[in-house]
Amino acid sequence: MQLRNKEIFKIHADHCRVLANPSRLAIMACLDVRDMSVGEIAEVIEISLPAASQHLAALKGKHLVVSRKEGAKVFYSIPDKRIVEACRLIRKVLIDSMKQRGEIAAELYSDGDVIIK
Amino acid sequence: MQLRNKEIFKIHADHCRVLANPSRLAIMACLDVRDMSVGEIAEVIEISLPAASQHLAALKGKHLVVSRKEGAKVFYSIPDKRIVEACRLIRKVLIDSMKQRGEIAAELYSDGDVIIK
DNA sequence: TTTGTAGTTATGCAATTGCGCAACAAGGAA
DNA sequence: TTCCTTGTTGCGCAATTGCATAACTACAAA
Repeated sequence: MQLRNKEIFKIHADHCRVLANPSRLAIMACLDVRDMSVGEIAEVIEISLPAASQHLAALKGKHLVVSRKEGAKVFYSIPDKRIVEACRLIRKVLIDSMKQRGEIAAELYSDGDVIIK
Repeated sequence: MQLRNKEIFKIHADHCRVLANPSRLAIMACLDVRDMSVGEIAEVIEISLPAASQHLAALKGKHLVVSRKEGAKVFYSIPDKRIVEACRLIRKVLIDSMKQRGEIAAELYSDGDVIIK
């Protein structure tokens, strides 16, 4: 047996690594709800403005988010929300798995969705 | 606006980080086809045996794979294949995105699937 | 113009990661 | 028992990451 298109795993891993950060996952969950400016994101997920800017730059570098200027503010949005679906599916799987092992209360996080209020 | 269940992003990122590696993504693609021993995996994706063992241990640590002994060999398998679906979806999205920007030939990788022969 | 708001970029540092290599462990065969 | 196959674990090192601080840019308001 031989494995082909090895290069795709490299590219895939690069994208995955960008997603493999709590702040950046939180940013994706926020932008799934609605477009936001950098300052707004920094405030909601409670990180510094430079940190938010850097995380957004990383996501933008992989085209997972896009930006537009509106006056003095820069708004970010998610061009292909299927990526959020994929994230939600992963959360769903890991939550199910944790439930099975009793590492998490069964009534919590029933569908892998994130609560933003 | 306030972001709740922050802890879930930490856990999610931990899982994502394990997946954010070309060899480990290749391993998941292999195990999606059929269960394999450590040596077999090392051969197919062309990494050293210790490397394969270490990658599998990382995946096992997050319960993304499970192992069973059969004689002298250790076989690994994927308990919840929805994680492979999520990986495939991410590949699909990033391939579409690369196509749109002309960074990849349109006729290639049309569905995000991986070719193992 | 000056001042303030919104974001980006540069620099440095502690912590983590991905191997390669060598040593070690567990079974099975002879 | 000894030998061989199959995996795992420990160690060391180069490379990467995340973040804080500070400096810089862009634009709007006054």
